[in-house]
Amino acid sequence: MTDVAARAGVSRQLVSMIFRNAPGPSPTSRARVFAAAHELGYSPDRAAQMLRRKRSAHLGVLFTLDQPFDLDLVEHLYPVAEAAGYDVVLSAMTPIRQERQAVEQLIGYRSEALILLGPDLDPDRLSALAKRVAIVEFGRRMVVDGVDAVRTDDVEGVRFLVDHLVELGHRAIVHVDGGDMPGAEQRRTGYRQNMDRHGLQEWIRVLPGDYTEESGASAARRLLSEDRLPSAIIAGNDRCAVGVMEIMIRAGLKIPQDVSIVGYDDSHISRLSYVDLTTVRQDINALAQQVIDALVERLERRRTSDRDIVVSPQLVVRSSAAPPRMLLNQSFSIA
Amino acid sequence: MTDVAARAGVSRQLVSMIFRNAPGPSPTSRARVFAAAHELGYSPDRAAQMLRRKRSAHLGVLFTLDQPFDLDLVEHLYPVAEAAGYDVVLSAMTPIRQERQAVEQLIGYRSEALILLGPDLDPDRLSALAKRVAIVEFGRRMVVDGVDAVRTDDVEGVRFLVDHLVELGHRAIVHVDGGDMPGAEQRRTGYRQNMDRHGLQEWIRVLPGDYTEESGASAARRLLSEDRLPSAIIAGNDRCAVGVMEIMIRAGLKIPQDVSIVGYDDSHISRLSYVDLTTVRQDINALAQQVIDALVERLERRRTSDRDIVVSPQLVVRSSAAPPRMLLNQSFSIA
DNA sequence: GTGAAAGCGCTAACAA
DNA sequence: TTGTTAGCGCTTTCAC
Repeated sequence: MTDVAARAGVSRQLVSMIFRNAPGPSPTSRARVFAAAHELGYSPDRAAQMLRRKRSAHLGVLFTLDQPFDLDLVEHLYPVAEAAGYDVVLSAMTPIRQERQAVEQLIGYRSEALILLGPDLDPDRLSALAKRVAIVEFGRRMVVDGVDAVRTDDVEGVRFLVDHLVELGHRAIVHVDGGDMPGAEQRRTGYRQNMDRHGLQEWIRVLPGDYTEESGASAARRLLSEDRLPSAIIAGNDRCAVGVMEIMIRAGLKIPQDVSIVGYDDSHISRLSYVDLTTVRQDINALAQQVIDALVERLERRRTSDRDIVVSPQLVVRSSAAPPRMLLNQSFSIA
Repeated sequence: MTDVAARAGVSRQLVSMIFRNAPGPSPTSRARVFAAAHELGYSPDRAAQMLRRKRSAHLGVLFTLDQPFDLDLVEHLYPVAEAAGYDVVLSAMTPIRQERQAVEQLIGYRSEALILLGPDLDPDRLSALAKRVAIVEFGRRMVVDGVDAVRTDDVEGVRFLVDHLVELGHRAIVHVDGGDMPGAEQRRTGYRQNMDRHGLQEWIRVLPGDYTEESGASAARRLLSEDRLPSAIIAGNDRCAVGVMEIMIRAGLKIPQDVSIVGYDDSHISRLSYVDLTTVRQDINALAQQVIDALVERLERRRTSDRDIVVSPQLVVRSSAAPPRMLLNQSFSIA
């Protein structure tokens, strides 16, 4: 920095002001300083800045590398965080790199807040952490003091799906759930409540799943092995829906003519031309914004009460659901 | 840190030594210091450490969120980097957050080296960067001074596939390529060379693709619209292979009885029970290790010559390829 | 706009 | 083992 100042023929602190674009410096000096910096390949040392400023302006994001939707959120977090004046630092949880190390890295960088996208944090550690940094859980809510939650209203999302299917004329609608994955409980509730509301309580049936293609495939095989096939299937998420769909297709069924299948997340895979899945889109921009807003409120406006922020999703109608054909008494074999 | 020292009844510098486990401190003091640190929720400030040590021991990883294989590599980079004494810092490139900002973040943290997993860096900027930090390109080689490359021997990988298919009796083998994606050129070369070697030059045919399911789907539709179907298809990667497969299946074909399809990457999707794709596995552990080794050589052993490190892959035989049925004169319509 | 001075939390070198 | 001292690169304050 001293070099840059020398080269630009100005003082060190002017360079400093210019780089964090503080008011004061004239356009002329700015230009000269930037030119000098560029020639010297200089950029401010974040570590030194953090140290001196006594704050990092860092938001730590803890995520896993296997949930596409989480990755999408990460993507959307960047611009929103930047607009609020924060830097996003990523730390991945992997099978061999557990939450503990990932959190330590984030804390070591003095992140002012943690955004947790992964599912597994035990409540005790979570509440201990919450004493040191602001925390937002994304996608689920564990009700721990000092922790906010931002998530989609999955009950509503599934209501859209149930309503849509019922309007198309379906009654035998089963749900392949997501076990204890984030949001899965809400989605189950949404399914049960709304089947109920439509007077379809007798048709309620939940098959176990876990948000993977393979779990969808298993559920589909099981359904195919039975005498009667439901006319519609609500999968816990898109990946699961694709698993269901592929097994059905390989069994010679046509989607949606023979069975309607709907998913959840509006992920990249649901948009593929040959999948074209009716699904529910989470409002990812709103979610990202809410995450950052919640954090800013805590950090800058000293909010201490906990918030549980729920964002409405939206039904995305594609071609994987249609009025049912009456094939409840037929049976099929697996390809 | 002063607080911890006070609480443990030792000196500040003892605490410092203990935290970076330098030799000297007795087990007793270690225990006391760690206990005190735990009670106070203390962990060393990385920024201050970096500042004082005059090195970050950081490896910056530039990656995109949409290539599953890159994400796998990230996962494997963590333990290897840690073993070598480095911390991994992640910076994602997204459609709205270009290479420039991502690189700036990494440089701002004083990363000693950059690991580039994404495809798009222009050579000029790359060579400018290479003057400031060590760089490893992963998955492709752009031949820029001061930049190492670590990648799979894709020519060999495709050779395995061609050999496998030829052994099964295939001759009409087409390739859906990856355009200008990383490794795509090598894979094309491997296809051409080895078709040649088997005397199958007349059967050589490359369809354009880009490593996405949709590009596989397009290629498959095109093939189905023609009079003759090839007996085997080598897709540029697994995603592409799945796109091809799904369209074929929807057209009423059986895999592998009617067409053999093979992929590349051995990604999660290729292992799904209903996909079960014959593919090529990149040796991800070896790749991660080579990336770190290359960097360590440059950083600690002052190597200045450039290295292009090529790792052998491995054929993974599953059930999507089988001996051909003679259906070259039939035609099919798309479902 | 400049210059001087202090200090963020830590590490390193040295002497005790 | 401990205390002392110095300083990493930056920001901040204050007087000019």
